[in-house]
Amino acid sequence: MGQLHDDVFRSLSDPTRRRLFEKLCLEGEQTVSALTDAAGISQPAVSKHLGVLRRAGLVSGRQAGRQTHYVAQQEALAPLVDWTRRMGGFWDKRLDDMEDLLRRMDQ
Amino acid sequence: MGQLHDDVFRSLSDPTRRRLFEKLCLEGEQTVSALTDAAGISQPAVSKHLGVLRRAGLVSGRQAGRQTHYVAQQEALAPLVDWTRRMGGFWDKRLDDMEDLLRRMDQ
DNA sequence: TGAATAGATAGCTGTTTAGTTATGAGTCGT
DNA sequence: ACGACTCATAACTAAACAGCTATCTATTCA
Repeated sequence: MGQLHDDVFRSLSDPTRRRLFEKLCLEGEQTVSALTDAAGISQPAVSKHLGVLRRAGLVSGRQAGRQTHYVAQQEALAPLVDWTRRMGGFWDKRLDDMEDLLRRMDQ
Repeated sequence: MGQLHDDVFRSLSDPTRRRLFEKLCLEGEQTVSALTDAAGISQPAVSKHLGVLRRAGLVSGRQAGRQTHYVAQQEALAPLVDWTRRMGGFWDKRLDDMEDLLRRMDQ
């Protein structure tokens, strides 16, 4: 459907980009140079990848002095989670059941 | 990490491929021509996409006479679900909370 | 002010990829 | 056996893309 799905899926299809996002998710805020050191590719390449991730809403950059600190925006994974739920009802059958249960309990 | 992640992510990054997979998930088994009619692209293009999905384990094809019936293999979404859970602790938390709740209720 | 540093942008290049048409390999109906 | 049909494969093309180097802007520090 939306451009959202497309952007998120496309952004995460590249292994390098996924590794960048993983690092941000697991280790928290990082500067571009820190990410570059770990990525094993040039700084411009990293900046470009971060641009793609940013445009998809998966990360955001806070500028501080001459460095930019990037942070993972994990909520942006929502379309992906939602989609996998709709497709493989299987997994999240367990989750859905619990949600139903919660709903019933609320009443 | 694994080639699994890579293949699944890469396969699902293409919108056309995602639509094919969606159709198979939501409507069940389909022949190539049925999928072609809905896809709006040539039959060879569809076959190629199905090949990519098949190599990633996301679909399987059963041959019957001169047609091939494709089926979605939703379990192949496992790496994706697993990954999103590891990344977005967020979702996990919700799931864990509910699991805790269930456990408490069982007692 | 001037040198150095951090990051973004521009421009280029080789490779991948999604689509096309043409054709090949099986299978069905007559 | 033969023509029609279903699907897969081959060969090609145009566009997208990930990487690079060079450079520009902005900031810090001497």
